[in-house]
Amino acid sequence: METIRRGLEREVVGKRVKTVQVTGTRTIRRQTKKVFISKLEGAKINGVERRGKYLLLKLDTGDILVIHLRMSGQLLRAQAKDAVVKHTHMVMTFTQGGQLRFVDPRTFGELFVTTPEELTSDVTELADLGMDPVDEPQSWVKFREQLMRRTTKLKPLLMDQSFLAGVGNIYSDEILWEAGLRHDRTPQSLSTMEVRRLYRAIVEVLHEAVKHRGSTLSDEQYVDLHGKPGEFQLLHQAYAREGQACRRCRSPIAREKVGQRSTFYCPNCQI
DNA sequence: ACGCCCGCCTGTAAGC
DNA sequence: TGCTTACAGGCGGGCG
Repeated sequence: METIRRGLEREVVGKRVKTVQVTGTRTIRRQTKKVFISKLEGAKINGVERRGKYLLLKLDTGDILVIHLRMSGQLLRAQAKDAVVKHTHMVMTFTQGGQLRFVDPRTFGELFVTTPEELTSDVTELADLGMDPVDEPQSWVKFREQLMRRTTKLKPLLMDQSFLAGVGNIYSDEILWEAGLRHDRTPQSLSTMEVRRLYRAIVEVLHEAVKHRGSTLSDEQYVDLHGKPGEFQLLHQAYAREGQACRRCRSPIAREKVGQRSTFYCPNCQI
């Protein structure tokens, strides 16, 4: 999401929306298409913010265009003459020319326009978002404090947006590998050194992931604004490496279901 | 209040 | 080959 936010900053900030086309019924579901379109057409995009996995496009009308890609959503920069691919649900055309398109095969993603005042009541998740290590790394003392207040096992905790903003299934596994910790450890079982390793792993893994423009898996669902895949998957140590040698201890990486999510870890050196 | 688990969808790959 | 099944990066809501 951070890679896409940076792309939007370059590509759409400063542009004015000329027309908006919405097709399909699920992508715009909090308001009518008509209201959605009328709040966008004529507005200028003044800035792009990311909060966790949400993108917020600030409009010069004072409104905010909220975008969440969920599992399969893509935002793509396009020209009007470009072929419209299947599952394109929204096309925004700018007065300066060029388009921003929203493509989403599984239709879990959504877009809506709201106001700064209503934002957190519309998206309660945003009202209680945890620390964002990409945005501003928190102090280690505060991290330890918040960690010790939780009783959830490490993997679901890392994926809990109210604890850590922006981390999902891939990066929770990568962070735990980096920290040398098992997914089912509890915060209370960690030594001071282990807490410090976890903290460092969170900051490092996310920093590296952003530096390499995110992780694109074999299904190629995540791509940047230009349809270009990320490169962090080449540096994955655990995720999708089942059976392959751990790069730290050469043991085969294991795969397990944890809370319906595929979880990859080294059974030897993650303790 | 919390943790767990399902449902939302379509596409793809594995398995028979 | 063709059909069926499992699974996929996230979240909200209903359940116990």
